[in-house]
Amino acid sequence: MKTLHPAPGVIETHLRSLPLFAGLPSGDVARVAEGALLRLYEREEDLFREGDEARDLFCLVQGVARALRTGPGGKEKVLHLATAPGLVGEVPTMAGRPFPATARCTEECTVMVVPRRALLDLARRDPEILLRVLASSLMRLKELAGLLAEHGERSALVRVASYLLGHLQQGAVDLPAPKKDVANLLGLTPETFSRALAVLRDDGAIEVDESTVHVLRREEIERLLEAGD
Amino acid sequence: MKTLHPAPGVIETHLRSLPLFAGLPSGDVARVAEGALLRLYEREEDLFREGDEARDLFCLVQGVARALRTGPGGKEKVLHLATAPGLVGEVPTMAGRPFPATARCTEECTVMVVPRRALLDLARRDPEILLRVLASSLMRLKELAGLLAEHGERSALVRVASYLLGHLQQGAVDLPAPKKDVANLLGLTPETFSRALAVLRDDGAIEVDESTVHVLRREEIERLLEAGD
DNA sequence: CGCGCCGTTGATTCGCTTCAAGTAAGGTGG
DNA sequence: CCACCTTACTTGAAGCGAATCAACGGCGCG
Repeated sequence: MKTLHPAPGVIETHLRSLPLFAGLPSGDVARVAEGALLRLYEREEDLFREGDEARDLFCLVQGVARALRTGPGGKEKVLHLATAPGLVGEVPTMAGRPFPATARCTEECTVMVVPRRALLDLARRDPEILLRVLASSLMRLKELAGLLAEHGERSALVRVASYLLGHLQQGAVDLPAPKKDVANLLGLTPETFSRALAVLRDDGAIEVDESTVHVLRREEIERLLEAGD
Repeated sequence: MKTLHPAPGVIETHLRSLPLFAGLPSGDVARVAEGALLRLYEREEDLFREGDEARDLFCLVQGVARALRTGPGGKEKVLHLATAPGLVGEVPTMAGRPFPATARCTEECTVMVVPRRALLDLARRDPEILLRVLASSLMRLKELAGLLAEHGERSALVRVASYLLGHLQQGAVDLPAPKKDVANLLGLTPETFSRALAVLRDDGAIEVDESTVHVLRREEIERLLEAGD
């Protein structure tokens, strides 16, 4: 982990690009920016660990990180894939509670670190911020609920198909992390994930190129979802 | 669903028993109580459904409800078992978003219904309330994350053992809902759950009496958790 | 180059689901 | 009060699907 010293104004620019701080008076943003740092994290380095006290808000400026829980056997379960630009751990930071999961960089990440204190000051002036954090917490809840519901009652193939349709943009899906991590997020082993993609590929429904999945025949995939429930 | 008309003061008493409203000025509680109703819901009746707009806060005064998601196949996945006294759907209500899941009564339930408007008024006067809701949201996140992590990498027997130890009180666990719902919460079929309990029973580790599980040999169960990871 | 990680594919195993009976308790209506 | 239904739970038998074990090719990197 390395601390960067960007030109003045860079931090403010990054802050403004986040929905959480959008539409705030410039004075407020400046005050938050004062205490903020810019850091560079290496691959597989942790932003924080499950159980750590939440002292800072982490804003992912560049790179990808995953939220995970580690079982006693050392195996990790991916709960979320966070991509830039976005926040990581904003809920526990605001609530002043320990992090419920570990955040680990999947690749080299540029991260803005905002001290909790600055956030609390901001919230005192404008409680609206709390509502926004609450809303993002709700989104996360919904996401986890969706994962949980899918894990039980859907086959591997259907889960993969569902993921692809849910992340489809302009005819393709860009996997935000190595396939093994996406597989883990879906509750699958890398082998099973690979096989599922192979089936779709052999059906002519998709085409896989590195971390990009081109969807050739969307109907094919949709048909799977209807049938497989 | 039937609306009750309790003696004045009853609603305030129920409100005060909730951590969310504890320590509030009596004037504030009275104001919240003004708009609140007391309702009786039947078995299997819904408090709200996934996707509904959150207009009210539901306070479970008596009974048990479950939060669930329904897959297109009609199968339901239990995400949470809520017991009285407690809140249901407080996060989406505060955030003003649609409910991410359905809340369905497992048995007859007495529920206090507080209009969202009253909560927002309260929050404007005392933003601390928002932090409390945020904290409860975080607990729910942690809970779901825990479920999700266990579903993949632990066997049925270990999951049941883990649940028992986690809910142990005075040497016994009182299952808050029919076994089939507890099974579903753990991501198991009723059959598998029943079998797991049977194994523990035959090992002499537990004794099952209706909805109460007496833990006779705690070490036995702990040993399972260490070995089974 | 040689080592390690990622991804793919194949063969095997095993735990859970599914299907099928059967018991028991509770509620309803004749 | 009893016949009948529904629902919850338990146990047995069978089949399947994903995990596991294993081998291999590709690629980045020291």
